[in-house]
Amino acid sequence: MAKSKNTEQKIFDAATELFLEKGVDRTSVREIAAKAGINLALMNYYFRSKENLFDAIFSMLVKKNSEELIRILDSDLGLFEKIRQYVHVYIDMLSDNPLLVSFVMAILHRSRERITEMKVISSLYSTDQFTKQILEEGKKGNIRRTDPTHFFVDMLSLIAFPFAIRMLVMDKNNFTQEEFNQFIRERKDRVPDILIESLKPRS
Amino acid sequence: MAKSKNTEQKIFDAATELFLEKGVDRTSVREIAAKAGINLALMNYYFRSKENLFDAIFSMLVKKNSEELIRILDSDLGLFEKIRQYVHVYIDMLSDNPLLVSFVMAILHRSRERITEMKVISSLYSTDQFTKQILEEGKKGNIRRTDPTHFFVDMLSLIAFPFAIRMLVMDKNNFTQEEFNQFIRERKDRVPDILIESLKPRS
DNA sequence: AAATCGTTTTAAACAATGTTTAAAACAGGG
DNA sequence: CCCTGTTTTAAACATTGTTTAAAACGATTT
Repeated sequence: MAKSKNTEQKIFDAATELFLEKGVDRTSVREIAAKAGINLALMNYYFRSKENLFDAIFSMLVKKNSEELIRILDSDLGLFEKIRQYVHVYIDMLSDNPLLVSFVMAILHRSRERITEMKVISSLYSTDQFTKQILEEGKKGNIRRTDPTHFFVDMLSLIAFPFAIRMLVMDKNNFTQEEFNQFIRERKDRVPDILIESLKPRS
Repeated sequence: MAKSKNTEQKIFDAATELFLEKGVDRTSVREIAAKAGINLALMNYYFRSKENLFDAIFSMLVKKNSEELIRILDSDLGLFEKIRQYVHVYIDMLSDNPLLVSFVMAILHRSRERITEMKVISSLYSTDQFTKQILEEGKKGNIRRTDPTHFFVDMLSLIAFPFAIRMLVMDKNNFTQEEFNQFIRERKDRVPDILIESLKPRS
């Protein structure tokens, strides 16, 4: 067990860098091996497959980023403030990690096959506390009675989809990268406003 | 030029069927050739590459489906009614063509490379008339003053993203396929409600 | 110190992919 | 009937992820 941890780490690091830089599909295992300075077969020796290697890296990335989101959902903040914070932090997170967006896209793209990774993403959304909160506030009449699943899907959609169609938005509006960033920043207030408005009791 | 149109069509049809059935990435050109009953090289003779073949098929599919959407956006319906119809038709379209969803996912996934297909999608959104309408209604005070780009992105997000995360939603809520379909159906009224609510002047 | 045993590394090959080549088959017009 | 351009074919190519079987290594036992 001399250099074992060492090589495994070298593969992991090289792959992470390349995956993030060029995307999973456009990175070959030979490239990874070259960058890590190791033999090709070692990749399959330590990780059973490229897919497996991706899983490991992805899990690591998600875990690193998801803690704060989960903490917010489980906190005892008021519903509206919770929504504001969640959206804010989530959009910041996706802004800071473009790679994360493209990873998730890759997974969603083949969602039927990528069940393992799907579970990892799924673990990001422990919505029990949040669900309860929505139901209770609805019962109390503080907000409109709302299906928590629908609401959560609405929230995720408004947060994440704009990143997925970034190229489309930029092309359509002749945005520079910086203008797109600004566009996204504006959504940090806009999205919570829409969501909260949809919860307010009818006038 | 004897059987030329014939073979080209045979390739096109076989590929369409396979792409829709198993997805683009999981369909090999040899499979297409076999199904079409033609020689492997003919695929590259008529279409320059697999990518190109995909483009041709995708453009065809989009054109077939997008007419109605464009017609609605350009119509002189009232804003709220226009939103309702657009969302309704769009969600129906995505429900009826799961393949279309997975195609778009594939394209968005590699949006940096797939510029051709991006343009095809982009052509789907001739929002000039719709943009003008939002600005005018805002000026008149009938609705809140709203950035049309943001609003259109909101609308697309709420319509399309749930399809992208279908597996996640099903897994999280233990939905059957039919229950998911029902969930989507519910959104045909829900999504316009949210959007319209977000436009209504503050109370 | 030498031998043994499990772990790590290596070079080579494998099967499957998309793509290209160079020649053959074909069709129609001079 | 031959010539010319189009269509088709079989074979090969380069690149992918993965596997194999042997070599190198390291520590433990004899």
